[in-house]
This record gives sequence, structure tokens and C-alpha cells, in this order.
Amino acid sequence: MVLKEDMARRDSRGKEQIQEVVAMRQRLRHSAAHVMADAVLQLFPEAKIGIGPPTDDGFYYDFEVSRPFTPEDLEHIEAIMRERIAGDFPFQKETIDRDGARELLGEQPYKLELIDDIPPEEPISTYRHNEFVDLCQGPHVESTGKIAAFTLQTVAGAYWRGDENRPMLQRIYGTAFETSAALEEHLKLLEEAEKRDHRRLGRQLDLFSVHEEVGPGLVIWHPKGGKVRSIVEDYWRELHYRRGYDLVYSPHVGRSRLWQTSGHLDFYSEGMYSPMDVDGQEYYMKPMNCPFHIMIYRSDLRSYRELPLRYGELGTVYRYERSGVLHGLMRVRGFTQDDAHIFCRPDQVEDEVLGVLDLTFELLDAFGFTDYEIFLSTRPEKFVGDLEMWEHATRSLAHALDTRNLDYDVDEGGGAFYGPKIDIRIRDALGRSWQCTTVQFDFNLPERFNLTFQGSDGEQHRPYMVHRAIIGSMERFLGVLIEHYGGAFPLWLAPVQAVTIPIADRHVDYALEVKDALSGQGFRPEVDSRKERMNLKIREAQMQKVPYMLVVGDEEMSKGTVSVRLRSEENLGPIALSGLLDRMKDELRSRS
RNA sequence: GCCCACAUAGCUCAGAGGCAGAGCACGUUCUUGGUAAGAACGGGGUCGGCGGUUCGACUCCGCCUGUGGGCUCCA
Repeated sequence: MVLKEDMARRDSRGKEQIQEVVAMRQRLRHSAAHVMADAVLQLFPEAKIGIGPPTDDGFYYDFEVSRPFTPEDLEHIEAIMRERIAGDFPFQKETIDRDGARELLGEQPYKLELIDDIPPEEPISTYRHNEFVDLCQGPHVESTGKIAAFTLQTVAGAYWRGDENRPMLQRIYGTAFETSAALEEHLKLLEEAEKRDHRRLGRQLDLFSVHEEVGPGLVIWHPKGGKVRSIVEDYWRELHYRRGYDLVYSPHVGRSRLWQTSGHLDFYSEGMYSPMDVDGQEYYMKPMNCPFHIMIYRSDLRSYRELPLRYGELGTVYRYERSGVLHGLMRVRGFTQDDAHIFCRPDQVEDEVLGVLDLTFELLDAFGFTDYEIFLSTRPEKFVGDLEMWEHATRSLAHALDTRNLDYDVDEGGGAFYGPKIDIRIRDALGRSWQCTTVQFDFNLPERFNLTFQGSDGEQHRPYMVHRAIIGSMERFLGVLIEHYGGAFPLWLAPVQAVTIPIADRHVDYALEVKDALSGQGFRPEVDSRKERMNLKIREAQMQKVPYMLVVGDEEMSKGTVSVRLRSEENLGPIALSGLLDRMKDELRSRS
């Protein structure tokens, strides 16, 4: 999870000014990292220091020390940092030669390694403040006193240069801002993110659970979470039928021969579970749906006339994920992809990509996601398939993005070995970005399964194949939705849309009538007929984030009205039942 | 998988080498109340699991499982 530069992003300053703020904070944070390393070296003179860059929302520095840092160490480090800041030492840049750098940092093996990796033609510079010198390109703030507000956050292990075969260093994370108000605001945002944590809300709203006895990364959906999920799925299906997809189903396991042919056993085995023995034959849980959809394609001879074929499936796959990476709904071992495979002719490629983009944005828009980051990943050094197809596909992806006036970054060489792709990240209500959508060409599987179609020339041709998932996985997407809405689902998604609250027992029958009227119109209402006080019922409905609370007592009963309270705490007062239904129907339509 | 931390009632959490605690939830009874908690009483625990140290372990140590923050990877 990354909290981006929210302050800068959210206000109405122009792009240049935002970049200015970002650059200023990078200098500030980078400088704070230096000051932190300075403080650590004072406390642990024997510490070996790694790297200490700014990040999107803070900074870190990696250290090798003889024992793990404790919370008390962090306090001491922070105290020394404050002294350094109070001392207002200037940051001084020096350009030195390689030997000078090696001599200066001779005690620091990690720094020596970094020096060795600097290309010979590049200048080497150091930054010094007080007695601390670090190999560094800069830039920095003028002096330590400019670090107006900072805090240290957590300690974590981190491999030297991200390589798990190299030593694990201890990383201290912190953040810094230009004013303490800005720091406060950032910390408040973190607090808000914690309140919206889908794992906490999942329990509070009784949406889902995971259990040690079931297994890590395996999600159980409770009735309310199941309701939200099925609404999302129904909408997904409707949209796909409307956009010309055929929906299919495939089994959860397949014989080893299938995975041999697909190449998964050769290239994806670390993501697959051990085989099970069925009548002496090996079967594997599916990590992907593609081979099954390919079987559908191959179940008949295909003519150019019937292409494109678009097979969609909410397909549940199982992948081995290393225990340390599992996280709530966001990273699990069993998940349902909104998968589809498109088989088409070369001349259809671009239209198909456009179709996927349009479908994507229509769907994401319905959930209130309007802020995207788009990445186009091109051919890596090692690849399969012929160059011409790669170029055609890559051009089609780029052209489709251009046609829809979408900004994107190009990740040169970042594609998979089997094809170029577009990835889309969405930003949620807190400005955090999540990878969901991926549109990926595949030049490998059609080859391996020898897919063909007969062209108008009577010859056999190889179809283009595109994998695509829009919401990615149901689990992750539901997790994102929970956090995006903070658990307060819009009416169309809310598992319980209205709670009718009778004030006294004699109002229960009327409350049931109101409920029936609502469910008669397709809504999802409940009646809270417990022998409890209205105040308690309102409190609980409020905490369950139910959109509509309908209080009924003597007055409502005699006039055929309901007193409407919204979860925003707005009290609409008594409204005729028909008026309420109209209002709710409008809200449903607008998906707001 | 690796580093660090954590695991006590259904939930959130306090506690501590010598009889296991609170709030909420749950059950019973009383209360029929007009927009965020009515009251009383009650049931509920192999203190994550297995070993070890000790007269004695929920507490200290080791291993395992799970969770959290990271690294790496990813839908």
C-alpha cells in the first residue's frame, strides 16, 4: 500500500507546482535519512550503512548492526536527530575521485560496493553535514535545520539490494514534511487508512473471515460479504454479455498433461501446488484458467468468420504464495479471477483492445474509480513468438490508448516473455493505488496448443490470443472496495440497504409491511424487531453502515409514512413510503 | 521463504513465576422506549500447539502454527 503525495495531489495546484512540492519533499526526506544515519552511527559506531533514499511518503535507511533495533533505540535515534536539526548544520556537496571516495568510505563495505557500481565516466559526489559524510548524488536541503517535521515509524528487515541471497539489513522507516501541520495531516491519513482496513471492516461488518484451521490465504465469505460479491459478479456478467463475451465454466483441477502442454509445469511450477493422485494419474489445482479456455477453442475447427471469440469466466485459481506475502484479501492463495481470453484475427486486434479498454473504464467507473495510472510494457530481451506479431500487438495497444486519449507510461522491456501488456492501476478514495486490470497478449500458448483458424484463403492461420482481467481478483477487488468506501457501500452494493426500526412492539407489524414493500421492489431491507430501545437499534444500524434507517412509530403507522435517517446522520423526517421508494430507486440507478 | 514483533473469553484488549480479568457480544428477567449504548443477574477460558527449565509456567527458554510490519514476488 502506498499513500501518494496526497496533499499535493488533492488541492487545486497545477501540475508544475505539484512536482515542485514532490521534489522539495524528496530533498527534505533524503536529508532526514542522512541525519538518521548520522544518529545511528553515533549510537552504533560499528554499524555498516546501506542506502537511504526518499520514498513516496517518507524515507528509510538500511543498517547492519549487531543486534535488532528496539523501540527504545528509535527514541534515542530520534532524540539525536533532533539535536542535529537544532544544530542547523549545512549540507555540503563535494565531488571527489574514485580513490578518494574509496578511502573516505573504507569502513563501509556496502558503500564501497556502490562506488564500484558507478560507471567510470560518472562523477562521484558526497554530502557532508556535521561529521557525517555519505556517498550521495543529492540534492539536499541547505541545512539540517530545514527538516521541520519528521518522525520515525517502523523497523523492518530488508535484503541488501533487494536480493534474498544477500545479507538482511535492518531498515528504519520514517517520514518528514516541510511543516508539522503537513506531517499531522499525513499521520491522520494513516489513521484513516487504518480505520478503513478491510481486515478490520471485514470483521466489523461480518463480510468474510480466514481461519488457521482452513489455511492461510483461503477466504470464507459470510452472507453479507457474499451478497456484495454476488452483486459485483452479477454486474460483471451483465456487462460482459452486453459487450459480446461468452461466459464459460471450467474445473478446478486438470491433468498433468494439460499443464505440461501449457508450459506451466516448466515455467510456473513454483506457483502450483503438489499434484494429487487420481487413479494413478496426476492432477493439479489450476493456477490459471487459460488452458481450459483454449480447450474450448480447440473443441472445434475454427473459421475466420467466427472470430473474435471471447470466453469469460469468474474462474477460481489456486497459487502458492510465500507465507510472508499473504495479506487479508489483497494477497491470497485461492482467488477468483474475472478472466477472459480473446481469440481473434490480426485485423481485429486493435478493435479488441479498444473493446477491453472501454469495458474496463465502464466497469471501474461504476465503482467510483476515476483516477488511473496506465502502463504499457513492451518486449523483453528473452521472448517467444515472432517479431512482427510483437510489434503489431504493441502498436495496437499503444494506438488503442491514444485513440481513447489515455496517458500512459511505457515500461520498455517490461512485458512478459510471451507478449506485451497494458496494466492499469486505480487510485482509491485515499489516493492509494492498486493493480487490478491487465491486458496481455500471448504468443506462447497458441503455439504450444497449436491453435489455428481457417482463413478466407483456405489456409490455416494462428489466432492472436489476449488474456485480460479487469477487476483482477474478486478477493482483492472486494478488499479495495471495502477500503475505498470505508465499508459504507453505496446503495446498489450495500448488503443490507435499509433497516426498519419499530419503536415499540405494537409497531412491528407495520415495520414488516414496510419491509415487504421494499423487498417487493427488489430492495434488501431488514426489520430490527428485537425488544430493544430505538436508540440502540439506530446505533447498531449506524455502525453497520446501513444506508437507510426507517423509524416507525404511532405517527408513521397512522399516516403510512416512515421517518428516514441516513447513515450520514441526516434526518429526513417522515416521508410517504412511495416517496422513499422513488428516492431509493434513483439512488440505485445512479450507483451513488 | 527471510528479518522483527505479536498470539489471553465470540470480538477488542488489560494482567502476571503461586486461585484468570474488563468492556462489548451471548442467555434470563424487568423495562415499550422517538433518532448513536435502559437496568439487574448469569453462562463462557487446556491463556495458539508441542516440548523444556522450575516445587510450581498463562508468565522464562526452544520448536511449530497463525497474524502483523517490511524485503522479494504478485491478481
